[in-house]
Amino acid sequence: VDLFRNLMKSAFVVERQPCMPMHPDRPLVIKTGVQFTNKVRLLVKFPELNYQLKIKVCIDKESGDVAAIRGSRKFNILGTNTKVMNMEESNNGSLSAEFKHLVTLQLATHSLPVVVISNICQMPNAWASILWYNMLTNHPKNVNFFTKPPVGTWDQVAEVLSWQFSSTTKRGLTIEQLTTLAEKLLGPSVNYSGCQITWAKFCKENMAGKGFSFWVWLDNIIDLVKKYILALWNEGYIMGFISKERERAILSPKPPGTFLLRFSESSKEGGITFTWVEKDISGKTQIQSVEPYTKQQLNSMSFAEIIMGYKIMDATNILVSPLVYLFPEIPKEDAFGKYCRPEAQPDVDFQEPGCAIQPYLKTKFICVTPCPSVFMDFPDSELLGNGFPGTNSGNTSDLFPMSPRTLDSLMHTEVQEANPGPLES
Amino acid sequence: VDLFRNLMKSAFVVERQPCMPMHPDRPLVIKTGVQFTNKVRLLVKFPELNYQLKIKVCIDKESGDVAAIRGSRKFNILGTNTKVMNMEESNNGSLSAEFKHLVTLQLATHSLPVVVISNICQMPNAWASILWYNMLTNHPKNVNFFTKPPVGTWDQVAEVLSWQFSSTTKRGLTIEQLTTLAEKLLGPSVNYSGCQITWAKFCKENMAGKGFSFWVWLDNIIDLVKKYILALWNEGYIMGFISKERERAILSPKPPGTFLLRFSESSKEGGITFTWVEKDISGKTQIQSVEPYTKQQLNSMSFAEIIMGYKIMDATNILVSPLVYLFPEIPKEDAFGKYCRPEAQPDVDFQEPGCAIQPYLKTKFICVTPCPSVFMDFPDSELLGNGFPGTNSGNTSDLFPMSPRTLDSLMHTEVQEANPGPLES
DNA sequence: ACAGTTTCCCGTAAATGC
DNA sequence: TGCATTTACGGGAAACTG
Repeated sequence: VDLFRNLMKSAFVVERQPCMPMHPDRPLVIKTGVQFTNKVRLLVKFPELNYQLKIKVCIDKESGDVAAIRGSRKFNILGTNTKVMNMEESNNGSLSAEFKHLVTLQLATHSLPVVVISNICQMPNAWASILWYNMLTNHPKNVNFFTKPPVGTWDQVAEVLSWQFSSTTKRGLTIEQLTTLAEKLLGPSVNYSGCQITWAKFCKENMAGKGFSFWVWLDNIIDLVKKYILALWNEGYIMGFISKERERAILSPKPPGTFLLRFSESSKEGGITFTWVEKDISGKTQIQSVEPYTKQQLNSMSFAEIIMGYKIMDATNILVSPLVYLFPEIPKEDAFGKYCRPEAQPDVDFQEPGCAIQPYLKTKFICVTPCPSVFMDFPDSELLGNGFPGTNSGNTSDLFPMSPRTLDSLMHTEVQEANPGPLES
Repeated sequence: VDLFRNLMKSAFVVERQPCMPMHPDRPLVIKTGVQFTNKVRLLVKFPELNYQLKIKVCIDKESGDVAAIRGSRKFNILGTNTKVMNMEESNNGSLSAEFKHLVTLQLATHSLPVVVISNICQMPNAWASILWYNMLTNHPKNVNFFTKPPVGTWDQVAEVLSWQFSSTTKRGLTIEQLTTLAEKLLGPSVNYSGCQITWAKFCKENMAGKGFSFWVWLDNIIDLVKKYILALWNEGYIMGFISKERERAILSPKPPGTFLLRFSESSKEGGITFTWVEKDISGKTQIQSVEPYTKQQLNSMSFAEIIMGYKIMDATNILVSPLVYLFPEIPKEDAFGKYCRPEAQPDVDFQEPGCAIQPYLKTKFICVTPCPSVFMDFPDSELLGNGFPGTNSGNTSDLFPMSPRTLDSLMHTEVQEANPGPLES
């Protein structure tokens, strides 16, 4: 028996395949009440043992250690916990031996660490744990890792962060984007290589002046990218991580109407905004951003359509678009036009002149800013004549002169797009 | 023992209270996997029996009958199925008797029929069954009711339909609304009283030319009302059920800008639209509706805000609102203004002239129709100069003259609301 | 093939635990 | 008391089933 046991131990190679999980992008995170599959494979084939090897599944086998940790919890696998391994029969006329009661073998294989969550809202933190663990240790089951988690270097963290994008989209993070993230974690510096980042800084502590950690903020942006703006991200249209100072520096020398896309730094839930250059009445260069769009808003309208349709609505209900060129100089139609649904055409068939019943008029939502900054003399939006009551603050005026921009746009009989000032072709 | 049993039977009154369900508006519908409570109450108090009466719960007790029905299913109650009744102790010095082993009593109480569903999407049909059953029988457990469901009269159905609104909102259905619904079920007629409606007509068969039944259509509208436009419904602002012919008849004599709110007849999911009067270039009265708004769209913007902000966008990017008076003659601001969130004011604090960092510009969605019907000569929306590529149909022109309406609205230096033609004060 | 029915499970909200 | 964690369940989608 001992001879046989040794034979088996040296002959078999056990390979545990990564579990086919609930969340394909986030294996190793298991949610209570949700099914997952896991596969154990023998790399050596013994036809004689077909249907003779029984696998028994259990969770937290070594919970003697785990139980010592405060607040640890016992999990159970529902359903049957044993299966017989079935190899494909190979009917070559080999000798066969039948084992009725096979000797129990202790063949072990280890997964990377697994995190159990009870609600999907715990996924960001669970995944952060997986990342930090695998970034800093090869130990297969160091249950005490997070009782005193080691620090990582910026170089390690940067690689992991970029991989979060490159593994689920067609594009990782550029040096510029990573430098912006480094500054968020470590403050201003010229070289972040070798700088140390603690687990607390990465995932536990809230960022200065914010109600959420660095990782929660970033992971919500990853989610935003994957679910709402994947195509634009893959195209490289989203600069995304750029400080407001650098944004100003690169936009200021550009012609008015040049804009870039940037993630919100203040929103926990993941937001995206655009920032553009314009010239105000006095000819001074202004940098403007809109309040970031959230997932909620992007549900009803794609970001490409928002960009294409965004208008500033002046006092006389005239719309002009301040967005012309995606930085550095891509006409916005070239970049975003192909991601906009073509507009529904009016149903001309029914519009017979003599027909009494009109068809439904098609509508669309557009995103507008009622109060352009060039009217800073009149910051009260009630002046805009949008007809909305209830926002009256008392100092309204019924007389409102046309702005230079409005007059300018009225000069265009060629109405492709009413642009502010200097950019008409 | 028999004497005691008889005493008990005559002394106790068992009252089954309606179950406190998963869906408060829809009791008697039970969903698998979801908890519910049910209460059995004794109307006569015997302090001596306190904590002596044991209740045993079961489902489908008489499943001998049920099992005979094709496709019937067995359900189980999870968790404990027995409870001891506890009455509040009354410590008046009464005589007491202790019964160690109480005689089993067959005290029965019946609920109205119960429908079990496995997904909430089955709720509309489940509730329809409850309604039809209770409308037409008092039998507490006629398991075969739906093998040959009896017909109802329009009078019965009308009462039930109105009750669906009055029991969950502050307003039932008017005679006019009910007449519109009768016409959908029974076709045109002058008097629907006494007309017969089959269960199939009510809930099983699709309506003519539609992919859904009468009840599914109506129940989605009830859901729309409750979740999205409850306040407007309670105010009586929603005419809702009105035929397009009658709509035309009542709107035509009204001044341009008069509008009413009507449910979509073509959308399964529940939709609402507005219809208004306007005069076209030739002075002819036109009746216009927008494509109905769905729950999806109302998620991002309330219907009141859509109504207040709705604009027609002409070729020169000028916006005008065709909606002025809610039928018969309520100014729209009076009706809907109070249901619009006040607009966020620009964050003036940060707008110091010397400050380099501008605040975010506030944005809002507005709902527009790019191609007004008065421009029927130019049905191609590409002509609108909205700058959207990709909808080019080949016959575009770069020259587009200003419309009379546009010129008219430009004349208003008093810009409260640019209205079409005859209604400015 | 297909329509009625059930299962699966995310994501919001509420409840519970610590 | 406040935060962390779990439970509850609607609703969209996929899977199942007769």
